[in-house]
Amino acid sequence: MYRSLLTSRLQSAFAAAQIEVPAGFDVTVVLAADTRYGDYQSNAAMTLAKQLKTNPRTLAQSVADQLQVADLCEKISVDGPGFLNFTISKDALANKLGELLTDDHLGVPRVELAKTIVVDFSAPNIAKPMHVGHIRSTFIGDCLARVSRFVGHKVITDNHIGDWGTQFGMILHGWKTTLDHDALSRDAIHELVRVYKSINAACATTRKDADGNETPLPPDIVAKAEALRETCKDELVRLQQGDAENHEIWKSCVRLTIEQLDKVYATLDIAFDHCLGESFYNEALAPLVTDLLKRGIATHSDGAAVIMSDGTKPAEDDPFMMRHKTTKDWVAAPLIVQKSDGGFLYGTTDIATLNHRVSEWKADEIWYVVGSTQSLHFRQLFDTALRMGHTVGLTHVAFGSILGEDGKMFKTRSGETVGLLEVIDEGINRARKAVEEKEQGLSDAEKDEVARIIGGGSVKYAELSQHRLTDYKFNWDKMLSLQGNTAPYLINAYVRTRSIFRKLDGDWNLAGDVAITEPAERALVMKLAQFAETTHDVLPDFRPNLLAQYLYELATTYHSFYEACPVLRAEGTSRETRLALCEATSRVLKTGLGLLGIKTTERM
RNA sequence: GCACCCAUAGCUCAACGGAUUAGAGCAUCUGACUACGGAUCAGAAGGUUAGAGGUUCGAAUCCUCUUGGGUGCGCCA
Repeated sequence: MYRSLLTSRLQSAFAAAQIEVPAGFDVTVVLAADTRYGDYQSNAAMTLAKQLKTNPRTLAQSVADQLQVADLCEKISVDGPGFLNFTISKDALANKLGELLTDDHLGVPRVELAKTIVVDFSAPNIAKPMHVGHIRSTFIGDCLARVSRFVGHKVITDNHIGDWGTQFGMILHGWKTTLDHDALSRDAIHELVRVYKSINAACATTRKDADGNETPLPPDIVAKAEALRETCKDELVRLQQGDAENHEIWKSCVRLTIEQLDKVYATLDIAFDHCLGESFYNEALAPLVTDLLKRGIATHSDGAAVIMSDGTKPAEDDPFMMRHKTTKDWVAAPLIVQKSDGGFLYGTTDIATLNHRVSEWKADEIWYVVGSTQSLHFRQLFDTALRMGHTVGLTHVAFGSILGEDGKMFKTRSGETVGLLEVIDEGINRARKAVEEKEQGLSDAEKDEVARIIGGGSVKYAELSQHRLTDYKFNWDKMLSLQGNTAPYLINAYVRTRSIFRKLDGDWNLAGDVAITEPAERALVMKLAQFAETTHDVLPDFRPNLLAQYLYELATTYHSFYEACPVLRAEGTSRETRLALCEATSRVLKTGLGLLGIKTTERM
């Protein structure tokens, strides 16, 4: 990978020029911002000159004089205030092209220190609608897992399903009173959601109007609702105490939901190594709280067991402290691990889960791909882990909310949210229509397969091409668009590469002579060469959109090359070179899209 | 009230402290249809990067303040 090669050469040149680089100062080479000056650039001389109080141009020149890059660059220059610019040579580019054709890993280096990384993502709740918000966690988490695995980490994916908790009081009662068994066998998730929603609505004591203002309902309805709540609570208590009937119902709910989820994940080409839901940790919760209390990490407060500030951090940085609303005094913001009625909460489960991942899986890192609304919870969880003596690296890979057309949050309670399944289905339907219009002589089964790839890919790409932290408004047309910067555009580039080889008569020598001459050819190799760098750029800040953007640029570069440089009509070395470029593009696109979790098709 | 996140073209989004023009897509307008697959390409137009200060040779990016929005803040997950 040019960037790291040039960086190490530059570091050597600094040493050879006897320029002392202060500790903590990074001499790096990056992709050129403006290709008129070169392919790569370094700003090290300018930044360092500031620290050393010397002339940046002179400094840059003395380093340039020591640079040993004849095998990579045809030109290095010092420009402007002290930029070092590198232009990759045609021979080096030809070598790179050869590497892309022979190396299964496409020149992407493996990490030096492979870690065991647990990626926690998706995490749907039983009987609660899997709304569009789950798209973000599912796709971002899956992509990060794929990229980490590709660069050599040991990755363990775990779907921490919400299969335990207070919602089961309502579900159990609903199962016994309003369940439609036919509907359940047709679409279990949908029916369980319906049951949950109807009971939940009947439990309401207030009504929300369009502005979000709550008004109390009439007393007779409130009385009924409160009685119903008691009933549901009783059902929950009986479940937690091991009542045989309720336990059976619960098991059915979990089984039916997971069976259906498996199909969804299969459609989306997403797989988990583990699916340990909250219920898996039930037995561990009571001993955990006892232990936390014994060690003084948790304390009793108002009848509950809570974790509070240990006073080791300044109040502003302490996740267990906040300002009081009116008095402005610093007051405790505890993490509750046991309710005053003895019940446990998701914070308790999360600690138990963390323990399990460290002790059983030997996790070096755990990544939680969860919405940014949970950021305080994770700060508290991570701080607790630290106090417990864990050294595992913990990251909350947060993402923004998906908003309604009105710019406000989708609310699960108030009902009509767009379901994840609907989005996927609609995406596949739209893709199917587009496939029909093309008439490429595909069979119905092939059209279905292509529609799944294009439709599913479009939804994934719409999500992954965005910065994870920004909120965005949900929009059917945008999510499912087939034009512009979308999955079909990228897949079409791939289809064009394959089409070339279908038309190719006779054998093609993979190791034939290549020579880069045309600007469009050069631009394409340069872009291909950057795959390695981009892949490694994804992980430090958990940014799949960098890879998505790269692949879009690669597709654009390929389409331009395709228009400018005839492949099959070319002759001799030119033809060999262009075929090699097509094959290399094909490989990088397929692999890169694969890292985003998007499949490719040879025809569409 | 306090904390965290956000504000870039009409709309939806990019941009690694760098180079007289801050990039894409959509929408709008011009071209390329004997096309190695047009789900394509070439081009035009569109911006005081919310506002004001500061650090720097250099700021959309870092710091401070202001404004506007989002989220969270004791027994839901």
